[in-house]
Amino acid sequence: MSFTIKDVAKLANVSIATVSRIINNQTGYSEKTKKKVLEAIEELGYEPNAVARGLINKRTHTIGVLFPKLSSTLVTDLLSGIEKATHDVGSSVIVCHTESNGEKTMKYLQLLNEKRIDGIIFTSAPLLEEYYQYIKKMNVPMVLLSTETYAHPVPYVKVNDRHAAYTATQFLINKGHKKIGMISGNKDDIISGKPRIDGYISALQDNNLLVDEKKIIFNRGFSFYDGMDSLKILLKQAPDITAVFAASDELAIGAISSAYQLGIKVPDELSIIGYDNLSIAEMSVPPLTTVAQPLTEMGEMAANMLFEMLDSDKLIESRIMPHKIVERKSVRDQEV
Amino acid sequence: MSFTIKDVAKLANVSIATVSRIINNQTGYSEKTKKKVLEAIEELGYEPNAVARGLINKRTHTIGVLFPKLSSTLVTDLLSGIEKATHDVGSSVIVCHTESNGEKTMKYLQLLNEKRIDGIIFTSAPLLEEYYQYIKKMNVPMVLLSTETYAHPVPYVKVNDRHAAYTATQFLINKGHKKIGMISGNKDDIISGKPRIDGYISALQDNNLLVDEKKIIFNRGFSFYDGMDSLKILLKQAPDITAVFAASDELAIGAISSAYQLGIKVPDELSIIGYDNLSIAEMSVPPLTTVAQPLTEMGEMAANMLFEMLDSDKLIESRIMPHKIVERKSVRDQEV
DNA sequence: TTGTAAGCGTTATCAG
DNA sequence: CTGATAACGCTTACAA
Repeated sequence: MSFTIKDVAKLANVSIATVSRIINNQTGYSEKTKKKVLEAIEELGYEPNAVARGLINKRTHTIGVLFPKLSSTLVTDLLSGIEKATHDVGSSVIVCHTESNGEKTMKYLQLLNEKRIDGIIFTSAPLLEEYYQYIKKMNVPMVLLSTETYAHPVPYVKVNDRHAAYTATQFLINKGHKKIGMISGNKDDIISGKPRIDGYISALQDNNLLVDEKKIIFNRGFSFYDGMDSLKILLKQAPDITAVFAASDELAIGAISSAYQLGIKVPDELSIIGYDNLSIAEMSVPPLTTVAQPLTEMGEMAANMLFEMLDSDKLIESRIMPHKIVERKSVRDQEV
Repeated sequence: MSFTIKDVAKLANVSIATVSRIINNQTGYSEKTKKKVLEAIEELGYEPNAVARGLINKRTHTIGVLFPKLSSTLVTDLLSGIEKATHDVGSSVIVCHTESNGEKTMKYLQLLNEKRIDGIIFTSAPLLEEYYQYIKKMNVPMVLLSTETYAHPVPYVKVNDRHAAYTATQFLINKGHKKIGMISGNKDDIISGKPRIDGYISALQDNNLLVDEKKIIFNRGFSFYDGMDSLKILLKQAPDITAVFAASDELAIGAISSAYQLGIKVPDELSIIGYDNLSIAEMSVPPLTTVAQPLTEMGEMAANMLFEMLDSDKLIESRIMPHKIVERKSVRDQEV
């Protein structure tokens, strides 16, 4: 039912080549024919077929974004930034939910390849060798978002997790806390697990505070439930702590919930600092003090980098985004 | 760098027609040539070009999903369901963030039209006449998700808002509450504003309880901040209430935050019930009792309906999804 | 069972 | 300034 460039050409009494020139803002036609053609386009309500264009131009103006999860506002914030930057340049984004599943991821990659998308943003998960090799073969640019790889020269945008964790811990120390526990993610997660633990430990050491294995809880993930369980265990192992650094906001809010159940007042009896600054951080009771990642900006940045690579295909530098403490009500001064 | 069907044909020493038949599982070739071709495909790592296929088949295996916001877990839950169902049939989803902006929406619709997507899911916002007309012209199926329209025969999937609100209010009444306030969304929002207010009022009336304008707060939206402000005003206007029904979880959690600031204990001094059952509901302190919408299932349902329409192009019925109360800790019995 | 060739809706390279 | 015409990578009659 859609009209084609042929219909326009016929109605305007010109060749399709001329119509093509006009809709692509090229040169080589008179004002008069331009007007004639534009009127024909208007009259028919013609809109060019991006599929046909994609076939010949080898550019689909579509990018693929891979997410391990589609469930927290971390994703929405990231996605929101990507979507904005992408739409601003007239492209669109296809979302792919991999569930951290290798097979699903490969299937998605194949789908994206068949669709001949222009580029890939790979978020929040380790870039396995298999993925890298496949994407390399696809021959499209890719940028890593909220993750990075040491094995290959792929540009990324993320905060420095180790540094951010250090900042969070130091913040607690500055408030007078000396016995500080940590609820961490997976210590085998080399991207966002280990570095945050390292940051915590470094801060302790730099302040001559004892590092105590009992004060660190290792989890599988970064979820609310992990946080709930963790606080209970932590309190059993190290009842004397006055503050805890949680490696994600969900973990932190889980801990707050646990504290509430246990009758422990936050921050009066226990201070808690989170990591991420999701929207839930300001909704919690008490509002969560946390180290903020500029998630939306990171998404925008990643998309913009991708488009830059697309246009110039020169190498591009990675970006370490700034983090900062957002102080709310879940941490209080600790008298010495 | 990608190989084409021609390369495969040449390597296998057959015509491209034969290759096409084989990769499309048609009939009309010997086992021997099939084997030969499959080997060639394997050797080259050939993957069909979906763009070229789309051009000729008039099917892009891509759908567009329009969201007014990309910021809450309501969206992620919906999206997650859509994504799953879509990927299960080998299609992909393009996300469009309209910001409830008419101009942006129209631009998106145009983009989707140029991309020749197969269908549209329109979520959580009123389907303006202008949108409807445009989509009608696009001549692709559409389904409404978490919204509906009275002006046109467009299938939708949503819960019955009025009924769900009634259920929530009745739940409060069953717990012994008689003075029940409501924090509502926009009363001019005919989809999810007005019906929830009506449901609340009906429940009151059916139980011979007084309906008092002062006990209802009208907001612009459904946000956390609206909820914070609302509770303060509500308490000023009607200090004797023992329970409140909030028209969204964010509203409810905003109210809980306000109560906390005001030194009012939830649920001991004030019971609060929400609406949506987002993931934040279980993370709040106290955990929020709320009426649940099966968001992920709704997303899946909408996508499946779309594909059904695509395959059969017969008319399809709308679905009223079931709601239910999820009882947690924010509502308590009220002694008479 | 197989191959040839005509499209699908564009863009781009030629001539004129 | 304008118009044929050959791609782009595929599917599908129609022949062989």
